[in-house]
Amino acid sequence: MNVSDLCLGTLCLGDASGYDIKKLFEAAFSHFHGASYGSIYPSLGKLTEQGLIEARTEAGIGKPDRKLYSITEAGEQAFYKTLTEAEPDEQIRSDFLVILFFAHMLPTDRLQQVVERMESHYETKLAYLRSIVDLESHSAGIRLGIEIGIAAVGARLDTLRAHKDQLLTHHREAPKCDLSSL
Amino acid sequence: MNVSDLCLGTLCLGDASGYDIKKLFEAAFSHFHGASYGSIYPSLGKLTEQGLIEARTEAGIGKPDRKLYSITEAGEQAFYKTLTEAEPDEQIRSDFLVILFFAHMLPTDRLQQVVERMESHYETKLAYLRSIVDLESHSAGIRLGIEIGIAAVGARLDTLRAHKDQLLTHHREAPKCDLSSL
DNA sequence: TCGAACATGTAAAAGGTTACATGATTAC
DNA sequence: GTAATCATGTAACCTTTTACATGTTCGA
Repeated sequence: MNVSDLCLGTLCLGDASGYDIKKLFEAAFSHFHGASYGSIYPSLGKLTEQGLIEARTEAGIGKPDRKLYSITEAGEQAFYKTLTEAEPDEQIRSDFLVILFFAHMLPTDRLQQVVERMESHYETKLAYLRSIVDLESHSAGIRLGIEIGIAAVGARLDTLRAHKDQLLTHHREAPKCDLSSL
Repeated sequence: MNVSDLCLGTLCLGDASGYDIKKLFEAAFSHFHGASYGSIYPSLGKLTEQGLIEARTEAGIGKPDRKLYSITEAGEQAFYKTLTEAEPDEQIRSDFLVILFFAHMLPTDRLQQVVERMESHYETKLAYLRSIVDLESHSAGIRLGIEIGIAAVGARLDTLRAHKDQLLTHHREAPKCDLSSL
């Protein structure tokens, strides 16, 4: 699954412009997939070439003109195929956990900064997910996705808070590689 | 943070070959970062060029010869810099949640298959993390990283299990786009 | 008039995966 | 002899990010 697939999926939900798709990505997918304009616009171009979507220009009323994309029948078929044939997997890339892994090499100040930054990152994410989970418009699948997100972020945050002080106290006392003098 | 940084970090823990590093990635980092030989070997080449690591060939006793890499002082410095200057963030890319998002487009059989595959995926991950969390050799940071992983995967699994049956029952009854006939 | 939001794109570079290519050694 | 594990690497391809480039419309 890539940005192209996600664009196709988004257009299965209704017509949209590249700009709309970016907003929807942020609002709906951001907790499990990212995408920038630099990947969305080229994807829309390729999908149009492939006949999976169609574009028309809509005059903007009090706004710039925009290109509205619609999915074609071939596009719906293609997305259905992706959805049924994709092997569901999950990847996490966490710089935070990398830094934590090498915590023994860091000064305590930096470790504290990292832990606190991550705490507030999780708090923000959690608050956002909680704010959207109860919208009536969600299908059961979408709601479950958000609930899984809430549970996972909440668990991370709880674990971090539960061990934070002990980690920092121990860290202050423990001997470590003094790399700052290099 | 990229594979190159992770290689550098790994070599801060001790000398290793490309093959060793791949094994360590699987054992220690796999729950928050991936890496294949196709990215590890080129990284080691570039790091050597940059003088951040050094290679020597070790004769294999009952095994093929291997290239053992050691970190240099410049390499330690560079990794320390990365560690102190990197902004900790976290990205998730979950095909599973994408499929769940579009669950209404799928036949119930497929949805059930996806949910069950994900359940067993989480179970495997959880069992693995639980098997390594109590090793004495872990530093406090490494252990906290594993505990955060356990908490997050456990929470995902619990939420999935709690809602699974309801999701599938509702799904069977709900009207959906019949795309299979396209 | 100036900033914010709306709106669309391109190009270079980075980063990574997959498949390919090769070969040693051990245990069955 | 053959499968598994150890071991190193390359090349083509894919995807995505970042930075750039441009322009509209509205409200303060």
